[in-house]
Amino acid sequence: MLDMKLFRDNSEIIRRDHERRGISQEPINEVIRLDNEWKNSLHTMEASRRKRNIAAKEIAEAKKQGDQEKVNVILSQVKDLGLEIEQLDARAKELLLQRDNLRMSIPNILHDDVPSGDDEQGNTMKMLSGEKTDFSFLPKTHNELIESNQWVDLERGAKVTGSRFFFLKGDLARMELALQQFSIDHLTSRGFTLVQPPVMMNREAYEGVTDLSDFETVMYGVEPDKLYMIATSEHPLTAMFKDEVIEPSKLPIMMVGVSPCFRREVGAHGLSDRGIWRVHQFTKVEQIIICHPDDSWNHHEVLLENCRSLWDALDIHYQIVNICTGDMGTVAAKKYDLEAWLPGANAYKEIVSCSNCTDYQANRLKVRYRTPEGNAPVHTLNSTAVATSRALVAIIEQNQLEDGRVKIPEVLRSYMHGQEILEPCQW
RNA sequence: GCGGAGAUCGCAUAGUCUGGUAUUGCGCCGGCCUUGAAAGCCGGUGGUGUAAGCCUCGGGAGUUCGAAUCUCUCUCUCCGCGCCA
Repeated sequence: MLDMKLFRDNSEIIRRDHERRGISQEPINEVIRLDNEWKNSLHTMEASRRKRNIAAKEIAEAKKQGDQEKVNVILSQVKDLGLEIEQLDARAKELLLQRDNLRMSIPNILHDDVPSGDDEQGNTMKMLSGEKTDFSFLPKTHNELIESNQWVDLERGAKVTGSRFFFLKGDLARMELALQQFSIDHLTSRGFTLVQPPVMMNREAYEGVTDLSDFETVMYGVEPDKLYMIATSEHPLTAMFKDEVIEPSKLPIMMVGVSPCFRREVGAHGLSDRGIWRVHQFTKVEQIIICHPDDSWNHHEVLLENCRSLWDALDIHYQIVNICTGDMGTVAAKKYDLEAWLPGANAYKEIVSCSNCTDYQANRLKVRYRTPEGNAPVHTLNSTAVATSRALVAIIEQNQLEDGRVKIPEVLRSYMHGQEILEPCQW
């Protein structure tokens, strides 16, 4: 959510941003209109409250002096004031609610470096790392590999839970844990603190970190407790500091979160989503930084560098893309994706997303830091380190052998007792 | 799940019985003093608003001219009991 001051004093900044995104400016006008109306109605109400406060003081004074007659006179004057305030207050609250519901739908201000474009076609390539493996055979897709090795059981997942849920088995399940452990070690050695968050959140905290429409399309709800399964550990780890004022000396807060992630994936279908590329539950190791606004663009590059070194260590060929205006969501001001080369699919596909959300989440959550001039919102950043299901896809496609088995990346071998090859599961 | 005690400004604390508009300490900021720092002393230090003002004692509702204070309700924390990986 954008700061209301931006609408009042510098609305041209928001307008210019909407122009770049190619979206209607009408909601901006409406927010400003509702704000003015709210301020007016607030003033009227405050005037009435002031009357009441003055009367209350006069009554207290008169009682102290034992002047019961004066008390009665004042009482008769303010008889209807209570009802009046109540009505004015209700009106003001309604206007404020309308204003902020609309304000929440207005996206963050994009960074100047964000390229223009209508959709993912407009994303620009920032860098390339590694090379495509030169296979002496026709590389298989990941779903062929997980099936022939019996590493993933989607059918029984569907039986027990539903489609796109799965059992992960044998050596691939062991490598999944190795991947988690390796990426956590990689980040804790760079100053990040490991945090395991709750995997369910209440509605109020969740509204602080996500787009409202996500409640319909992304998150699972848990009835009757009115909780939501987290779609990523970014959500609890950012909401963790809701309503808090953080001492500047405590910044930056750098966390590596690990948790299962749950996504409804409403509307996602198609051949390219077969296998475990797009599933309802996966584990993710995530980087989170909460920092001073002056530092966030540096930290954004640090997050990307951490991903690059991690995926370089795994010896995966990938490209980094700078996400364009049309492909950007509501909360990020700038976003990089890391796309791994999938030889089976013959395409680069997203395995990491690295965003600077600037003060957009902090405003809604009221996460601030102390300054001599008052409290100001912090900046929040997040980046995938490893989303295990997609990481497994990239690794097994790039490291597959002609016999269908898979070479284990060297950095993971020490986490698997020196094992070098993923063997098929026997059932 | 049952019983009891609690939640007050960044932190800690007084006020709650008996309704009259939030106390004090720490931390932080500024000033004095100092070669500099510390200590000491003085002032400031919740939100919003240009301001007057309005709001703020876990959330919501109620009683009242007026609620941190009384009533109801919800949430959370602590203690004891029960159950339990």
